[in-house]
Amino acid sequence: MTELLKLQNQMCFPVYALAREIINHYRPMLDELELTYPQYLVLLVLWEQEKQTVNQLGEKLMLDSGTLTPLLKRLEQKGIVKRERSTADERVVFISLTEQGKALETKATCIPEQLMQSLNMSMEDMIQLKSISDKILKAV
Amino acid sequence: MTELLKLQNQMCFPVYALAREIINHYRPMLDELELTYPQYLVLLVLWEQEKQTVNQLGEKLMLDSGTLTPLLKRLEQKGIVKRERSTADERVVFISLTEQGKALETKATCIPEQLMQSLNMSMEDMIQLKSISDKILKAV
DNA sequence: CAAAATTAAATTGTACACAATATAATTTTA
DNA sequence: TAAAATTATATTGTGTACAATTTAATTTTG
Repeated sequence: MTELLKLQNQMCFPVYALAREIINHYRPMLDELELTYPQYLVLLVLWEQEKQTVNQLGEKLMLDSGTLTPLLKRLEQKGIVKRERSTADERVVFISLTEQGKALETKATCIPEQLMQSLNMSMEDMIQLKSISDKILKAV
Repeated sequence: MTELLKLQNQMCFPVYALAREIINHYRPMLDELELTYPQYLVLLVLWEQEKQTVNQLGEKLMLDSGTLTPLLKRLEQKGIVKRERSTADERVVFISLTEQGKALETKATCIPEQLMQSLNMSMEDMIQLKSISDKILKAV
């Protein structure tokens, strides 16, 4: 058996499994807002800048229109975002927050702290995980 | 705007994005074997021990039967694994490698090395990423 | 300027993930 | 030992991901 093919020697597996595990920890908190984790990410980006194109959202979240279009339509259905085509360039669709979408931010403020408690990770580990994955993400 | 709700302050996002990015780097190599990344993970586990229950696979990969059952049926369709109910306990389904499934291991031997080249990461970063995510995964 | 190339979103199709539930078999317990 | 609880897998339904293609609009180029 080739040593490099053993599960415990895989580099991607713990990253993949950890991402899913953290998302599972988010679930009870996001359930209360009736949001999925990717929907929450879209809102994080919109709370920073309330009107953006699908393309801008996609670049920040590294997601394409095949993922975002249906996700954004679901957020629109819920009355959280508005979708409107640019008049200047009709290929472009602007996504903006509704009042309801803006109001959700208040309900979400406690989530980061709640998540840290739920994960029960040390601050050092948290910082190390974030900095190494940020660094690698930037490089690849 | 609450500082903790900014995308660049999220701890999970880079992990989630990096996992997807690494899987995208695997894609061209796995395409040649006509495997998806989760299917490849199942084979890694089976190459270590060629006959296991669905439950054992699920524990090692942190996946439930809702994910594994259809995935394993697809691998069975391709002639890579065999599925058979235990006679001792008819609730249990054993998954084992076919000759074709065993033969795939040879074709996969170069993948770990190819992936590292594709990612072009330093060995230190790779080791740091793996050790911190292994550590956190164990703890949560 | 008109044809060709590019761009932005949407659509289609396949394959995960996972919650919730169902089914059937085995263990536990009263 | 029969009913209750547990266990293993399967099924159903929703929501991503992403490749490939389509559509429509804009830019570039001959």
